[in-house]
Amino acid sequence: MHEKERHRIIISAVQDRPVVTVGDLCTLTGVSEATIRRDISTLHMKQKVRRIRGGAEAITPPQFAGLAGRPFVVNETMNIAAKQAIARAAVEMCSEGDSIIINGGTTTFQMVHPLANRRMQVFTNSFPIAEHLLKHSKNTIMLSGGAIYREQNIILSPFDNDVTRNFYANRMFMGAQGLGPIGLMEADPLLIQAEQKLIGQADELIVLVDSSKFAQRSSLVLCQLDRITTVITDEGIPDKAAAMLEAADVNLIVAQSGSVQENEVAS
Amino acid sequence: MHEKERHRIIISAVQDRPVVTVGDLCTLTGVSEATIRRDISTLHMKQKVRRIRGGAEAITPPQFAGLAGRPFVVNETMNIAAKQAIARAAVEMCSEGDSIIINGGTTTFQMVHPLANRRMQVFTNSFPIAEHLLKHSKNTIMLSGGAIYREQNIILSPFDNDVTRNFYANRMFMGAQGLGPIGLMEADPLLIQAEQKLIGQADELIVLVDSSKFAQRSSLVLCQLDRITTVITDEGIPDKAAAMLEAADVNLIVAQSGSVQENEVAS
DNA sequence: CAGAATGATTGAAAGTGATCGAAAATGATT
DNA sequence: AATCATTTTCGATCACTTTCAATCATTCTG
Repeated sequence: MHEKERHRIIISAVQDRPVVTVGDLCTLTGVSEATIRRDISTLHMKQKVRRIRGGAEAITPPQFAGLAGRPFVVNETMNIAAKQAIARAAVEMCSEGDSIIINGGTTTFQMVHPLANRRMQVFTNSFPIAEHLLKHSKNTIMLSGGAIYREQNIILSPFDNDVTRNFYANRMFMGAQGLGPIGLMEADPLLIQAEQKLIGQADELIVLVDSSKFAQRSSLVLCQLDRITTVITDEGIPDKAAAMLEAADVNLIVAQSGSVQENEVAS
Repeated sequence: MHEKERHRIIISAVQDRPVVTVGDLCTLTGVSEATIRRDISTLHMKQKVRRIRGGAEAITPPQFAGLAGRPFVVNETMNIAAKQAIARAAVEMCSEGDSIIINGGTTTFQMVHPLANRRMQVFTNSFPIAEHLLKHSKNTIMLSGGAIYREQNIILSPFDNDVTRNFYANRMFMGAQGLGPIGLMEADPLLIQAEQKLIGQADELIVLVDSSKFAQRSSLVLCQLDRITTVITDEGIPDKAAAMLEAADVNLIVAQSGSVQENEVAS
């Protein structure tokens, strides 16, 4: 990981949310706190980011009306470290040049950072993901057509005959509201619709869920377990859930989330 | 492996990835680090790559942050006042609730500002337009699907069966490279393709061109004059061009870009 | 054989990580 | 509300690693 590379990561990270902590950037880049502080210092000199206690913030004032979708923003503050670790593991599954599909969501959005150095073909129905990758990476971006739903932050077409059908990928990555023995669950009918369109357009279906999702239940079942190729989650996954996945013949990847200070959750 | 060959490899390598390390280039070329450093040095002298600690990076600005598309940005600085006046006139043609199509371009992009306080249905193939309207307006945004072309800043699908065919609007707004007796002209084949897909999806075709475009000629003719419903331009339009439009039965709107104008007072 | 290019070596320079005391923020007590 | 103690973060320093530049020996080419 080189200096310039870290700088790019830092700059792109502060644009996703109002502030990033030094610790966040450590896990994101894999370097020590001292180095991150030095980086923030130099970027502060270059007026690229603003240095604040505990981390850095975007140079643009809090007129952060952007990202069009409050629920997205509030959700994003939860379990950031775990989500980032999961997203990193997801990107590590891919090689340069791969074609992937990323379904919109707060967990999958975290994939944009590790994807910044890649050159892949990314198809997504998420406007923020497309926007970020367009501005901060050299990946080829393909977007599904349709109306932009502000609350869910996805693009969805009411028709079946859109480009989605013409795009096929190695892997599809998606989040979910819950994951239980019944299958993959989602709360929003709109999201169900969006995900239904994408499922089946890839060889493998990779589900990104932080461990809290194994306790969640929702009314809408998106698909059954056997439809899932791999689940990526964090260390907090209950043994019971792991056994359930094992029984359903689903690969399980547990992402190690580096320095996390949430020890109370496990016990 | 000859010097020139290595140089070619190095140059192409830095364009793929943000940074390449000396070690990367060693394995890529099979020569020693010393040689790679010498190569980077000479290429740095020739302004072909930028030398950084640990390797090299592309000569293009340190961070390709921003509107993701250089040509877009440089174009945007020209004739701003005229373009804004034209764009304002274009938006004034529309009523609340109208459905419109906006084809991507620097002139049509200016429509986003007057559109900010509207509530309309906007279909566009331009990522920047969608982004801006999404963040700064309450219009309903619909986007065409496909790959995002960074240079042209448009989204284009190679397939004919995308949502574009399912969207029909009152008016379609588009810019052009040139406008002459032969018809509407464009320079970029990709833009032609994008525009071809949208033309025919609206009752009226409104062309936004600043007056300099009447002098421009391009190799590719998009459509003939009689296909155009209305042309909006600025005061600089030559009499000859006005007569030409008159003869072709095209409505002509001349937007007043000066400080004195009748419509400005009302708003 | 001459000239140039390449590879290896080595001391210098720069970057990185860890440690420790100082400064700041947080919260608890009076 | 003010003060004190605890925790967190910061800045500086030092040791260690990586990278650089200069030099010299070797190889390749004509």
